[in-house]
Amino acid sequence: MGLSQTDLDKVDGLVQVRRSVKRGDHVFRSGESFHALYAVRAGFFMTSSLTEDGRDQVTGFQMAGELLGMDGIGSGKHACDAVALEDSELCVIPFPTFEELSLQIPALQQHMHRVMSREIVRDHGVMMLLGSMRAEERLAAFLMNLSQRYSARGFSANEFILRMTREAIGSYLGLKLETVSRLFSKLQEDGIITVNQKRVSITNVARLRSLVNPRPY
Amino acid sequence: MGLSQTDLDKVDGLVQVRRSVKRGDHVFRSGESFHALYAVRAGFFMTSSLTEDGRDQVTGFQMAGELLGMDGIGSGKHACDAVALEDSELCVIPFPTFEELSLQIPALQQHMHRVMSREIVRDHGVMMLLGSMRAEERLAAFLMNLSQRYSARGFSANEFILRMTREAIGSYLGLKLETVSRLFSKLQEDGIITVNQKRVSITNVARLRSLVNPRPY
DNA sequence: CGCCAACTTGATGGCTGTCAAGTCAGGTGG
DNA sequence: CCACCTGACTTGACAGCCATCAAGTTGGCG
Repeated sequence: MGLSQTDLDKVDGLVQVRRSVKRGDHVFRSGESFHALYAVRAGFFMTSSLTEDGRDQVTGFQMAGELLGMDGIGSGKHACDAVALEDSELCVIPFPTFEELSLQIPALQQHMHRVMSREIVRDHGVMMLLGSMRAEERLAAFLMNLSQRYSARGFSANEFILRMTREAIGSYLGLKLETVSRLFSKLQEDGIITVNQKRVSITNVARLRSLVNPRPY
Repeated sequence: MGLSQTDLDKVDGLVQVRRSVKRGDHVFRSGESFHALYAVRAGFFMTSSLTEDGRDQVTGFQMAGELLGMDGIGSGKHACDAVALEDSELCVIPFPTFEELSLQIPALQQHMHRVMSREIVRDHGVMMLLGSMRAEERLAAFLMNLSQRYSARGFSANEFILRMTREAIGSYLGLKLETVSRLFSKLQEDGIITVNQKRVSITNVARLRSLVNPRPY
């Protein structure tokens, strides 16, 4: 990011607190007061919001390098739950300290703006997925997205473990778990992926990609 | 926001450029390079994104006091189209200048973080709407939201003009325009609203509200 | 080894999309 | 001023996708 050594030291000081979480642990819960952002160092997380009547909606899955907790800045209270889907490690970023520091380091402020902006754009992508795609297309887009993100982190793009349940995938994609399960089976029958419980391999990336935008007109 | 007079003067300087737009005008288009944020002074706007295959998804409706363009910060290019739905007026906020200024004025930086955070939370609300509500519930939630926002701006909470078409509402809610039209008719038959083209009155707020979370279990 | 959560698969139904045929309102030009 | 035209909207008939309900099956963990 083009920081001076002094600035780097300051940022280092900011993120000194680490936190380990086990699978199933909550990082924070909806309604808790907001104090810090959390950078995922390693592992896999999921965020979800609850409606008043008890239904919940998975709003995202976070991997190494991604940020948790930005929902809490606006109101001072977290607006969703964040749960670890495997044993994971976080950097705790106390937010008041962070804000002070980013007054001194322009690049840090800019970085924060970009990260939040990208989160907004990502959310718009999900809205598009939920609003205008059919079930198979949604699942294909989801798998392509996971593949791309694993790949960017040095893992295999074509073979990975789904850390979340079918129900969580369904919630994220606006589908029921049975539908997700059926679609996995269908994609397997079609020779596009092989699925064995949580283990997925993409055997035909081109066809999977072609499912994502199926109606060129 | 608790700013000193000097700070207020600086912020005043920042937002000096105004821009009038007529109904149908674009504020910016997807792909254009990002230079400024736009604060809605008066009027009504809509943002939408296009998939590669031509379908588009309305991602939001913006009223006075709300901000357009935050999607562009992350990549330096706008990620959606912003269109005026009536003759409107904007403040242009050149973003580089804004970032410099918010290094000097802590309250300004904090404000920006809060605004972006709230946008993220709002988007999560839409994801919840799209992912877990049925059609009638979505429309009810949409009307309640509009009502609340009009009310907050000093307009009637129970009677307003829909600035957008049925198609735009449908796109936003993940429904087809025919479905939206049918639902308006149904809500009218049920005595909850009266609709006449773009004019809507809410005649039974309690019942409308009760449609939003219909399954207490 | 047994239990339980997660998952798969089948049968059925209903919500919402699709296609089609109008109706209405507002704007334009004669 | 009126006829016309066009985009927006409404309504009906029908179909299909996905939810729902139900009954297993599998795998992980104590």
